Amino acid sequence: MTSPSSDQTPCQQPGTGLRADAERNRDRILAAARRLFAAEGLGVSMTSVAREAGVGKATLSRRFATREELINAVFADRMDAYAGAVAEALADPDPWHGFTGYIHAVCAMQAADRGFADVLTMTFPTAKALEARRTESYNGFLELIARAKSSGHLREDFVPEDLVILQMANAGVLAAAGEDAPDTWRRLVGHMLRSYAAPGAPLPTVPEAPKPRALYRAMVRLSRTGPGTA
Amino acid sequence: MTSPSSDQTPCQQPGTGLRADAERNRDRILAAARRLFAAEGLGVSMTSVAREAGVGKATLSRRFATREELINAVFADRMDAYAGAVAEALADPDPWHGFTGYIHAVCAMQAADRGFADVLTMTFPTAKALEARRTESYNGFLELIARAKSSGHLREDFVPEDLVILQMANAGVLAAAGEDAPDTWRRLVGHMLRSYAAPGAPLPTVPEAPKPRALYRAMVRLSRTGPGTA
DNA sequence: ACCCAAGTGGAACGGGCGGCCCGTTTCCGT
DNA sequence: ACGGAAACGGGCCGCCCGTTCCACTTGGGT
Repeated sequence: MTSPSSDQTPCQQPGTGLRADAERNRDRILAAARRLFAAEGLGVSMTSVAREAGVGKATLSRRFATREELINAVFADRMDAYAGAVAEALADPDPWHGFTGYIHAVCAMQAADRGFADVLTMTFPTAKALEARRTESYNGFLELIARAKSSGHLREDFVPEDLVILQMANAGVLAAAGEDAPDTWRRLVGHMLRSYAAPGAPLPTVPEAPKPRALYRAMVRLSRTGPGTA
Repeated sequence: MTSPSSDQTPCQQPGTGLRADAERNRDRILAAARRLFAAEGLGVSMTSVAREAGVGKATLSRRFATREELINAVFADRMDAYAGAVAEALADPDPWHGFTGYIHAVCAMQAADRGFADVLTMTFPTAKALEARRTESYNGFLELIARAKSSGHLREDFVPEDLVILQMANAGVLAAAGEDAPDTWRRLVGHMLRSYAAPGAPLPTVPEAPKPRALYRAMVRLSRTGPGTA
């Protein structure tokens, strides 16, 4: 503050203002959390995140006071991709193809990251960055709906809330099927798209359901680990 | 043992062999567990079940050594209703109406009891009573599918696993929407039935989605309580 | 080279949960 | 009425979680 020769903050890294080693630890925490959230959902213990990152619990608490802060930081970039997907869909010259592609892309993102699947079924009023992206996506999605309806391929009774419902349903399927039947979500989405489509709309065939054996294994695993866990 | 005048066990209650007061406590435990499971899912702590029942933790452990045993006992009668629903559907002279009615009934049972919603997405190999009912239902459901396909109203690409997937999806919607938007599941089921239906099959209109406000409240609540909890 | 503040990890604490033991109460056959 | 066995419930233990405190380390300006 007494060195006007350079008005930069002591640490040149833009935005953070952390010391170099602290910044490194922050990154390790984020990487660890990204891994654990993706694999096991948002319910993982803070302790395990710290252990995975190779830092003490205190360090984790100092950087991210609450679980919500950590979630906010971890999923910032994923929300970018989320918001980007709707822009890409709007660029599609075929409104119906753009619509179905968007739905599929969003659900695929959920499938690729269990934590993100949970994030999409929640809203964090205090997490400005996340929520801004969500609203951005929502507005784009409204436009996508309008165009798809104009093309005559999307049914008139489709409402924006249907996407939220699909995301909730998809989260349920992903949580239940887990690693044992990882493609189950495709069948759900295929069914839903078929229901969204107006008569005559072009539709890819609904993907096949997983083998009963795989589903059975998933159900047995669930009964061992309990509901709400990976 | 030295009184051959009556070869009954000391306790006349058929099947249990428990002392009268023990039997009473057992019933109180089952009632408490039924209440808690229904309201909050299968994840509730054993301690809270004991508290709700007004008995000590030890008593609960003595009657039901594991959570699975308790679940097995609590949902025995619900599984009766579950198996009964398919019989009722098979009795319907209109195969397609029986099919849609069955799907709807099963999902309604999930909606009425969060614990049961979880039970249907799991399988407990050691819980004979439950699993027997499940197989019973499954066989009836196969017949229901066959008839509905013959009637030409159910699409040929429907497979039995689709019901399992629907139950998983429905569990996800119920867990996410909770008390804030308790009818959300109806819209999901409406959509799925529309996708199952062959062209020309009679379908009730898909129920309306809940108001955005209600869904929003549900999503906020989720972010506070965390995923996998009521 | 020095030195202070920023940063760290471990330890201690409070809370909840499940499992187990053990002194006491209650039922039920005689 | 009585005595023994069955059943009870509270208390204790170990475990994991998240939070806070504190003595030590380390970075980076001067």
